[in-house]
Amino acid sequence: MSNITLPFEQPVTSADKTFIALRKDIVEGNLAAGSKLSEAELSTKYSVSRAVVREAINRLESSHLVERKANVGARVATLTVEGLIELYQVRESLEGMAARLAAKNMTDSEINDLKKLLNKHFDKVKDGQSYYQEAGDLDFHYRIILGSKNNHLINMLINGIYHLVRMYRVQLGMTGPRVTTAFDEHKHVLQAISNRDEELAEMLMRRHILYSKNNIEQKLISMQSN
Amino acid sequence: MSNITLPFEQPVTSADKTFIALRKDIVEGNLAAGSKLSEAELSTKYSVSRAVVREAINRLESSHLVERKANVGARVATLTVEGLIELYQVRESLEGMAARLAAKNMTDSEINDLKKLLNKHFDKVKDGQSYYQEAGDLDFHYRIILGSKNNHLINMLINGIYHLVRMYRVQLGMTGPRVTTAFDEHKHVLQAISNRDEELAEMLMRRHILYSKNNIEQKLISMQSN
DNA sequence: CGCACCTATATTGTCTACAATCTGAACGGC
DNA sequence: GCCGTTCAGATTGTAGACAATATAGGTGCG
Repeated sequence: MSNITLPFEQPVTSADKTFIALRKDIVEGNLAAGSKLSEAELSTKYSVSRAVVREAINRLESSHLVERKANVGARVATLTVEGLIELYQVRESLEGMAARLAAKNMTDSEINDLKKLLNKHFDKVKDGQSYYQEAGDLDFHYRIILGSKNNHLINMLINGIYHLVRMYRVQLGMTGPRVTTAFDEHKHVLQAISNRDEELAEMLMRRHILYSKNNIEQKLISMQSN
Repeated sequence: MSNITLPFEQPVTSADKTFIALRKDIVEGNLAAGSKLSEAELSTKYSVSRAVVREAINRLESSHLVERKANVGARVATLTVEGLIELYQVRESLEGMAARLAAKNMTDSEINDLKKLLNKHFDKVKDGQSYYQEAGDLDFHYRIILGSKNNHLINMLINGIYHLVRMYRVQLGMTGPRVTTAFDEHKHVLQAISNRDEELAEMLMRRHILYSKNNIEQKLISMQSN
């Protein structure tokens, strides 16, 4: 799980590999949220020069995974309730648009493939495998994003916030009882896409993400009261 | 005009300054759309080392202003009809959300300031100064984006696509007859925000951007038929 | 005792040199 | 004559040294 190497991103340079390795370590928490990233330290750890590390860190900043201050250094992004809420608001708007465009632009065969994927998910949900919430949910959203056929949108979601979403999910452990209801919501979104109902597809996707946000928010609040 | 140095971005390092200088040259067309960016060439032109130029180019890539291929180099983004449409679809979704959040989060005094700004714009529109469409429109949208108080959203818009929008507008010369109707749309959006009607604010902003997109699209199509 | 200043150290920013890769043109085989 | 190969030039990628800046600790003054 969570070793998603995106289909079309093939590392070619040393900086690419370092970027992906660092990203993985950050998303999975091996590099703790909020901790400082020392260029010298990382360059020995990954056996590359500081120049390469610097380039990798710059890209991580573009992915919103680290924050950088001039002449001071870079820190891994911190995970906060406010940050999560802000992130999901952006998701709601962007992925809502993605669903709208997917309803317009996905081919019939792509839609059919996605239906098959959902059926496979259904089998696993039925068996009570919570695996779904991680890879399955991401996979579903991922396909709709690509289905939008809007390169700007795809780029902003995949390179921009997707991995930060994963970071929150991996480290705050978002699994659990929302699985079956989320599955139903996926089904309805896909139905709207299949009917080429752009407005409904957008609305259902936005609600789906909004519910997800509310669910997470609840969980965090109950955690804080411990 | 179009020399917008954003309020809170103060260049401190040499790479900052080079980034901003390059961005300006790209947005204003001094570096032609689609042209190749030679690191060596730019490093002599701006009197900095290649390392600094490389960092600046990386940031430009994050701003969607240049595209880079490994071991080949970077080119200035090309301006196409499809690209413009995709860009405005993203704008519609993000700025729509910004308007929604602004209706929720802007303070009364911020809203009043914005009303005053619109009145100043009105005076200029009345006098037939097309200046409005450039700086004025950007200023209005800019304030609403900040009014959302959502840092992710602000960052994605300001650092992400704002300058690419400007590039299309500067180089394709988007001024003209839409001025007064656009002004009315601004007024209505602000009214909804003032009424704290989140849903209406989002809807009106989305329509405003959609109209703008349609207007531009028409213009481009009529240009192509020449 | 507290505060400001100064200095030593560590870290980031920048530069230059070197290595790896791509591009294009000349050459030779088919 | 056409296509594949090879080699030279140019460009990008990487490395390591040097410069500039921030941080922390100590010292002296009020």
